[in-house]
Amino acid sequence: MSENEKLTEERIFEAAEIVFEEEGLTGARMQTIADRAGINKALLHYYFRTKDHLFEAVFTKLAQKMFMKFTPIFEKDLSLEEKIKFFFREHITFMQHNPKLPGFILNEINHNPQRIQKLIKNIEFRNLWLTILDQHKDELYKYNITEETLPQIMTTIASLSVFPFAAKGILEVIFENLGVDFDKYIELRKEFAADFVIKAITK
Amino acid sequence: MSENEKLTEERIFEAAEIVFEEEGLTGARMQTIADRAGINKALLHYYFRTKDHLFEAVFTKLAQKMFMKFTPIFEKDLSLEEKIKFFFREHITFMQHNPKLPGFILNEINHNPQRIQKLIKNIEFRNLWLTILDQHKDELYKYNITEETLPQIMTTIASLSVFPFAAKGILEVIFENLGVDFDKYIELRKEFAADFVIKAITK
DNA sequence: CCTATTTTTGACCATTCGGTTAAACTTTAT
DNA sequence: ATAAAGTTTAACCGAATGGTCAAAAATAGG
Repeated sequence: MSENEKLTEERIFEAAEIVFEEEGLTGARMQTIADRAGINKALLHYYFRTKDHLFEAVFTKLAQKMFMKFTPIFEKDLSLEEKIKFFFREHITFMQHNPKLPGFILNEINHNPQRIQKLIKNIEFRNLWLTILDQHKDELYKYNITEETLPQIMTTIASLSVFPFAAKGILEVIFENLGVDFDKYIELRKEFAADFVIKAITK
Repeated sequence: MSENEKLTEERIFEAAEIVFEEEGLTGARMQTIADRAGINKALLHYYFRTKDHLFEAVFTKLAQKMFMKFTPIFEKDLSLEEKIKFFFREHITFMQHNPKLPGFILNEINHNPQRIQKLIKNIEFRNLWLTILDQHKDELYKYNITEETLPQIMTTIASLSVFPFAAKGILEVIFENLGVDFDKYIELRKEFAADFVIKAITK
């Protein structure tokens, strides 16, 4: 039954997403995934031949979820400031629902950079780059942003939204010491980060 | 011979640092560490009883190297702006020599937050916190920084310096696409990040 | 030089882990 | 109803892995 098959494959995939995200490629166990999906371990290998196949599938989906979803924001027809505000709001909200995703992706790429190579080429950062340079020519000039500082600003924007989640484990411990609530901090960050960047780039 | 013993234990430890930093706790193999140290695997267990013992020792040392070394900067007798400039210069230079350290630490803490708990309590972030609040009372007022936004600013500073290294794997691939050189980008970042922060917090 | 102690090794062990196989069970089509 | 095809399982396999052990080699002390 194709309905049932879809269900089983989907159950496996969802279980794999959770386990890989939590334990990483090397830490994850096929048995754990099978248990979580409520099936026999052999069935894992029936649907996804090897651990690497399964991981590849999961990783590709999660990475696309992370990258593909948010690069289009910068291609919209908005002012630079509006894009920045929009990005932080959407991106941080997304990570509130997927808090372990950033750490997982960063870690796996660091451990195996060539795996992502094709995937990232697909995302066409070059186009995004050119779009920004073209679409905001006058704004960039107004903000005194050169082609040399643009990478700095782009990575800065990424930093501000991703880092709190990539460092969630530490921050929660430190914050506890200071009486700061992580969730409130994150909620506040959506606006703070946008204002911070805009303030910094405004002459 | 205590001289020789020191040498062997040190060789093991250094090998372990490299392997753990590169492969993570779950990815690292005792055999790999033994090979790298040029000794028998049994000798590993003679000096450090279990993999967890060895990892604990390595992790504690590396984490202290990362945290302990730079929190004192904020206790020095400098203006806030000077501290910010000083921090970025020192911290980024340190990570240029230990580029894999940030990713390693973030990842291991996320995978096992309670391991770091005691370690982080030792660093006394609370003191650092109070020192800043006290020492820069007038400057904070001048910059319009409240007790609510201070966590945002502190984590922002950490973000800007740590993230490029935690995300090194991705950035190198993206940069290659754009004709940007990672090392030059990092060198530039020392000043850029400091200026960026100062610009953002200045009224 | 001889003995006691410490360091180092090779061989080995138990368990875990990714993966396979053959058979049972289900579904589909005729 | 029945055969063919697809799905699921229990049992099993070989390699890898963390860890142990007893004996050998090196070192230190008298």
